[in-house]
Amino acid sequence: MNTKKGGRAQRPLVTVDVLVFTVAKNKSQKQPNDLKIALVKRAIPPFKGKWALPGGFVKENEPLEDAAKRELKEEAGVRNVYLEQLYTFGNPERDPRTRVITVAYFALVPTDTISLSAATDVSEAQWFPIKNLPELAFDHKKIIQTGVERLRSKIGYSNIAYGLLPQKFRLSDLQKVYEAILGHKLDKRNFRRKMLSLGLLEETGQKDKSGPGRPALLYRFGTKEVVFFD
Amino acid sequence: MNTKKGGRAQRPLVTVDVLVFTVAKNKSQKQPNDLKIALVKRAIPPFKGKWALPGGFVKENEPLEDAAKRELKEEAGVRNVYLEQLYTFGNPERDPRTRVITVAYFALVPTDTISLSAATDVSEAQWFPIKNLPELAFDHKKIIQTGVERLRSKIGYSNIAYGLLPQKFRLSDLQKVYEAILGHKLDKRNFRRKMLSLGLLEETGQKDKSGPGRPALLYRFGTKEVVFFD
DNA sequence: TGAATAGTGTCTTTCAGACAATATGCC
DNA sequence: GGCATATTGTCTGAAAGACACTATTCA
Repeated sequence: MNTKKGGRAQRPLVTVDVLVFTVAKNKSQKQPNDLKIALVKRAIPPFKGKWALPGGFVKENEPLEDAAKRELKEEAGVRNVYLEQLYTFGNPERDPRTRVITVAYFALVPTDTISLSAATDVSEAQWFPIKNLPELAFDHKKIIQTGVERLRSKIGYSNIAYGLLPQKFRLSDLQKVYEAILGHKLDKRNFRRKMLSLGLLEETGQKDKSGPGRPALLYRFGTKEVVFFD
Repeated sequence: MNTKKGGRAQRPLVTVDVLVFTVAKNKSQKQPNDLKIALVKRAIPPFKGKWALPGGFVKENEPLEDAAKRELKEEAGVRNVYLEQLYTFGNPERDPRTRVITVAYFALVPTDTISLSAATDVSEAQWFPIKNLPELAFDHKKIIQTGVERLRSKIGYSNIAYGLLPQKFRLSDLQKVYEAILGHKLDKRNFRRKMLSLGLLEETGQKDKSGPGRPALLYRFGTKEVVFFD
């Protein structure tokens, strides 16, 4: 940062947009779980009636990450979830009204989190499967693409999947999260061998007897710090 | 992005800062090559006399990446080099004067590129080894840390090393680049086996006879698109 | 022929990928 | 016993890591 050149100091608008991901359980259907993202319906122009990422302006003296956390709470009703900065989108034409630079964050919320509509103060908020997105406002389609790529990549060499699961979970739940994000099936034995060998999981000693069939051992992540492996 | 909430629309200053990395040849000394970064000496307050990343304000209607390219040309005298967005730093206290959000980019320039002092219009610009940085203005130390981490990580699973080498180079040059970035020695045989097995290198058919000892075959990268492996 | 750098092969271990049968709990 | 899900082991091929000697050029 340097004040001695670059012409007039422009003051663009700066927003944060948050990609809130979850993996839905789809209890009712027999279908595999889906990676979903939370979107809100725009009540005003431009793009009135189109769906968009939850987001808003960064306030004076507000750190960027705090702004993202505020949007998460206000628009998705969640807090204390995994959050990381994704990318900054600043194309001058991305908002038809004026120059708006947006810092995109992505968040992971567990499946068992309270439902969107109940928790948010936004008129309409809804989960959409990544594979079936509605028409989106601004450049939000591209932002979501970027976020999905980051998530797909990062789940392969880190433990951030903890952000998508409840405290205690079955190994089959963990596998379903991976399959939903990667978009393909995984071999059960190889998956379990790999996950257990990483040393990031702890047995809780408890069993889950809620479903049919043999009860599964419940595991937890030993740490909620982000750990990279490979 | 959402205009219906978030209080007054603040208009912070937005800058780009560029981390220009190179690996210096250090021909004279027997020492291993160093990863270096280009810094400029600040001529005005705040932090007058301290070293800082080259950077400047984003102009009206200027895409962020164009702003980074402009700074690269103006302050480091290079163009057509590898450039990627790194991270956005927006802590309200990072500039003592006013709210300034900076989008950091990092660039890789080949060792044989024209020297900084000759090419730049900045009063003082200089290469500093990452291991021996001067006192830095603003939060630039943290920004550089973030950039070095990204570079260390990314060189392990991509071909971006092409950005640090001339068109034709010896495999030992490539190895030195890896060693400088990773900060430790690599086994020559394993390194060459791995690099050649990736299929990203082509023989030029030429040999380098400039140094002492047996002449080395010269290679080039088959593509300058970013390729990920592993 | 000595100095300097380039170039090469094998062994071992680890990890990924393919693959199917047995165990447990509930009705 | 039948159903549904959980849990477990082996083989094979690929890649990583450790390790040392020969080849080429020039002074």
